[in-house]
Amino acid sequence: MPIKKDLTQKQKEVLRFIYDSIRGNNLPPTIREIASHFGFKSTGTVRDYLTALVKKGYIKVSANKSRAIELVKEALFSIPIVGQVRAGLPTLAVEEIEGYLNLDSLVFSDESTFALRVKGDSMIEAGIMPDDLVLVRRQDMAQTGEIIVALIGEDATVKYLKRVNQDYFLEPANPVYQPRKVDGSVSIIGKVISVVRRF
Amino acid sequence: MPIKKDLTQKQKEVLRFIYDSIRGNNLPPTIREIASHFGFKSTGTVRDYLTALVKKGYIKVSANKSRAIELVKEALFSIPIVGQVRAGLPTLAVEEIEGYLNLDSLVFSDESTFALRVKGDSMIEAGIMPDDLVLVRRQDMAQTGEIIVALIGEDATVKYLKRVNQDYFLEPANPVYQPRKVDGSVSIIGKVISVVRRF
DNA sequence: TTTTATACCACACATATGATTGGAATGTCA
DNA sequence: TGACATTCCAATCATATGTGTGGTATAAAA
Repeated sequence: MPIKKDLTQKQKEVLRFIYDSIRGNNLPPTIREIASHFGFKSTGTVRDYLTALVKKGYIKVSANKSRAIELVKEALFSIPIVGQVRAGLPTLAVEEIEGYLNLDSLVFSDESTFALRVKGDSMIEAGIMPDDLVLVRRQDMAQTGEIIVALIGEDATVKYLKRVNQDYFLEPANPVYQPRKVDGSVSIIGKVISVVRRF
Repeated sequence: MPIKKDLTQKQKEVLRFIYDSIRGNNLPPTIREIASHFGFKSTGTVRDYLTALVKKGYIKVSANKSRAIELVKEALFSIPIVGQVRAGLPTLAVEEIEGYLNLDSLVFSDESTFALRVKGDSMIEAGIMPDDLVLVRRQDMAQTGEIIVALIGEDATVKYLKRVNQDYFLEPANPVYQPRKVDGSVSIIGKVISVVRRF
């Protein structure tokens, strides 16, 4: 889910390594650690990459400080908060990203996880209120009884998945609304793994 | 859960600085950065602190790597999840800590913030379900309309704070329960700033 | 009393690490 | 074509940084 597309493939790999290093080791890499990971034989090569990444706005580096590589703001790998979901999934359009939720280790932010802001009160009896954020792990299958995110046409909806005989239904947690049968126009895009609300 | 030995006041300050450095700068400090922050004139002094913190289980350090100070999970500054709250607040007894919620930058986990597991359904219409975690910022005052955590005798309870004329009430979000007037037996211990639920 | 932990210092050493300079090959774009 | 970005290399330099040795002083614990 790249935000900006102006990185080369190799630059992406370097950025990814920096990201993994920070998330995995709790420590940004040194220039030589980057070099040895990619088999570069010169630190100058790494410097070229770092200056490119700085110039393109993905990282910041501080002079004369070891490991002083910082991921910039809403960089590549934080979880995007999407205000609405369109049929284009799993490719999230940039305009739909509402902000970024930095959950760090709460969620293992692999690229298949995102957060969705809930609209409407159809899940209110499940404790999911309008404007809550639901954390969604992208998957196209789900168990009955799980809370899922489904796409109906271009609209994303959060519902229980229920099975009756051979048929599946999207069931709201609000008696005001009716269940809807899962047919060809409905696709499951993920499972709700967490709810976060902030006051 | 491993029992950790007590830290001296100065050791706490050093640990706190390491923590702030990681959270604030996204980078653990070097030995000399620690030294200069505290005015230590020898790196040996810092090494003494680090070895003490390692031995007591608060940090890990890797040999021959710069800035390789790692906070051990469930360390001092993660947010404790308390299963119940007793009158002893704001000193949380260790036995009451149910686990640790690592929220990193979601919440600025100063020492006045903790998480409380909700029991009961008295706030169900506010979308706070049994077993949810509420993040609580410790404070003894609150505005009317805010969701607060109050202590009634030895029991912690999550309720709306409402004002009617001169009186304050703890008001549940569930018609099954009755509001309760705030009197001398009730003390406000914090304000709910977030709700987190995991499936 | 002896031992251990705490809390500092001075000084030196080895190396980890970030700059820097200069070059080369390749491809893109105006 | 020429300017420029990308992607590598070699080699060197300066210093940032972790480590080690050996102290002093105080207080608590065994």
